[in-house]
Amino acid sequence: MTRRSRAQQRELTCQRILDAATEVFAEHGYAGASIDAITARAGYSRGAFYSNFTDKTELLIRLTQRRIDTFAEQELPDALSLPPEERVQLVARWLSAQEPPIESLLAVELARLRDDDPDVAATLDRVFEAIFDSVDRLVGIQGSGLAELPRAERRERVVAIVAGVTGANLLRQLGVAVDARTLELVLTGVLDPDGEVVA
Amino acid sequence: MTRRSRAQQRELTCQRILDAATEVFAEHGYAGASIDAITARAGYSRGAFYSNFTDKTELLIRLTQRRIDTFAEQELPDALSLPPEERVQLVARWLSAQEPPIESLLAVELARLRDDDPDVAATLDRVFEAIFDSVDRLVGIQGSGLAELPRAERRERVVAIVAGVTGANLLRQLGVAVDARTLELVLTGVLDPDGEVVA
Amino acid sequence: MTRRSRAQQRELTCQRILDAATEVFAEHGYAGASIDAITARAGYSRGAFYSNFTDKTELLIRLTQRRIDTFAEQELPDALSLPPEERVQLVARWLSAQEPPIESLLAVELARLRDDDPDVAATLDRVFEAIFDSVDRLVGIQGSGLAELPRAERRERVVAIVAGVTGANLLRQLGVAVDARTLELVLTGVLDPDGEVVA
Amino acid sequence: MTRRSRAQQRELTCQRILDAATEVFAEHGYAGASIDAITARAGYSRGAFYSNFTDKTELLIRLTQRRIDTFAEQELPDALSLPPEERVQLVARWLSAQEPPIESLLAVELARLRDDDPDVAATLDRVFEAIFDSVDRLVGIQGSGLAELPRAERRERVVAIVAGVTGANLLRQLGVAVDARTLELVLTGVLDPDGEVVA
DNA sequence: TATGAATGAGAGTTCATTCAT
DNA sequence: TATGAATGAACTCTCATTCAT
Repeated sequence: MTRRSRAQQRELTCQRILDAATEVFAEHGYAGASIDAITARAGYSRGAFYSNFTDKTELLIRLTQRRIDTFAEQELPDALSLPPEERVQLVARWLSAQEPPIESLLAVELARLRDDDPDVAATLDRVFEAIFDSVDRLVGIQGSGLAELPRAERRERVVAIVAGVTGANLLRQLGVAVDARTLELVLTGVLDPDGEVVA
Repeated sequence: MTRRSRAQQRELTCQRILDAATEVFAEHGYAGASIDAITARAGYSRGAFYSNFTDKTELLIRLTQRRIDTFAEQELPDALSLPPEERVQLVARWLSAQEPPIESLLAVELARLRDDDPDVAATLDRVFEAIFDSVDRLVGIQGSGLAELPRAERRERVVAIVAGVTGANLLRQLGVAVDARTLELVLTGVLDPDGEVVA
Repeated sequence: MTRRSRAQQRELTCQRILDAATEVFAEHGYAGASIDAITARAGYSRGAFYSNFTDKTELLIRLTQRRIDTFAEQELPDALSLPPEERVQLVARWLSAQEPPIESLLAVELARLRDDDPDVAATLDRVFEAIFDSVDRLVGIQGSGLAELPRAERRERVVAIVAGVTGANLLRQLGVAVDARTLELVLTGVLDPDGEVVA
Repeated sequence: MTRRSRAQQRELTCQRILDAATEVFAEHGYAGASIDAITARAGYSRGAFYSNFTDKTELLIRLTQRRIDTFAEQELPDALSLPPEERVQLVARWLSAQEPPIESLLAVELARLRDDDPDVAATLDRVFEAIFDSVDRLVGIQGSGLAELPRAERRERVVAIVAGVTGANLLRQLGVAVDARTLELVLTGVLDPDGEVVA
């Protein structure tokens, strides 16, 4: 009845739809997830969706933003407060605990929509910026030998880390068992400042 | 009378459609790739597709099989004939040269169709079996310290490698520059037998 | 606010689509009647059909049920309230007044779909049960000499009547002039309890 | 190799295709019977069809003509040579022995195509002419009281008979057991010259 | 805000037909 | 004559979206 409860109600509806969308995207992909399937799982009719989102693209954008924000606001500060040698563990553990692991999926779909939608382009840029920046901060602060590497080489390591995490994420989505230890193996290998690339 | 026999003609049509499908899948994904768009790019009408494939699922299966076979028949033998320390480079170079990098994409789509189609399940099993087996052979032969690792740990390394490669593949699809050197960085780190996992 | 409630509106749409389907089926048959042609004739778009029916098969089922119900609820009670000697006239007149005469057609199509669809099988059973039962009641009540015939023979007469009516129906559909009098001729001949079959 | 064997070969192919078409039409209807299904059942590829028929419509026409001719050439002469009181039995027995009973079906399909195709119109006219004429001859020759009836009334009886036979045919196609005796019951009733129509 | 009937573009698929072999 | 690859129109059905309620 109050103005506040209205806003809260709206927020609740949005969150439920985003939660449902997360599941349905994981199961059927973005294209295969119908608005009906999503709202039905959230316990609403399709009209509720269009009262809260302009279209399906916006759903993808807001879902992606929510996932980035969760990491940036909840995990990153914790990790940065730890000594460098413990950060990798914390992050690896958090990454391997995310269910369902749809980050890669969302990124692929955003990439496809990029050219048609400026909002998508902005979100996608923000996603990558946030990811590479986070990794760089996790990795590059004093204490780690990597901080002294030339910028280009350090960037190379960051990309390698993101590749490893992204791939692990995807493998998990495909049903391959990837636990935190395996993720650490990827990260640790890349993070070894003395690691000599064969070539 | 004809330059090409009927069987050859048929084979040519199939290959052209598979080539076109590779491109259109990379651009729009499996669900977003219409049969029309694929056959038009291949220079045929819609019906040509149904003369050569039973349905869209079969297209996905055959495309995936072709990509696995290409690696198994063309690259793997070459790599195995090299000394261990050069194999990683060869494979990394080959992987980063594949255009478009749709392996991850295909795997995700196959995984979605798995439950509905026994052929898909078989193909998917074959994909993973081939990949993990190839990596294990590339990595495990004598000369590399990894050959002496316990089976479970070696498996962990293999998964980590596949994760790295898969992720790099996906990043490339997303427009991130990932060259052979970055890939080697991922692989080399994981392959270091003395690499100590932090945890 | 509205003149009609939602449920009423929905019912109206269904009835209009069923009416249109009746006509288009009569003209082009079940297979030849496209959803587009039906909904266009009803004054709706294609999608309206799928808001109200799950698929084309359901349309056939519901149309058939409507025609049976119309007879069972409107004509049969009237006929049974008449003395036996007037029933045949009433029924014959009603049968020859039905436009378009698609009962036979619907039955043939249902028979084709029977094996693939349990709903169809149930409807078809219900159709025949209703028809043979109605005819038996029309014919068999006291006053008619047929009531005393052995069960098997009476069944034979019922089948013969249905055959005559069905055939007349079909001939009308084919453009042959079949009026109520001709129908009565078929029925009366079969209904003569003293009629001796030649063999 | 000889000219004669060629013609014979062609004839054989046609007959086999017509036989196969009879079965497939009975199972799936005209629209539901694909050229592929028909030629496959006949043991040919679809090309054989187009070497012997101009299109699907011609198949329907020729099939119908074959069935009429079979009756006119094989059964009618036999029946006419019998005394009137035995003719009904012979015809009823022959009618109830035809498998599959698709005459009604063919007539319905021809009627649908009538407006678009002069050949179809001619065939359909010929079908009805042949049927009504045959029945009239079977029934009307001296000895039967019907011969003396006014022309209009006699025509009415003929239509009633055809309706009965057509309906019986259709019921058989729908799986209802209709034997020769039931058919005779229909025919005999209508043929009773003293039968008084109720109205 | 939420509902759900209706819209209509677009998808996968079938199939009569053509034509080079 | 018979084959079968290829064509393309037409069909059933899905689904993002609109809008009156």
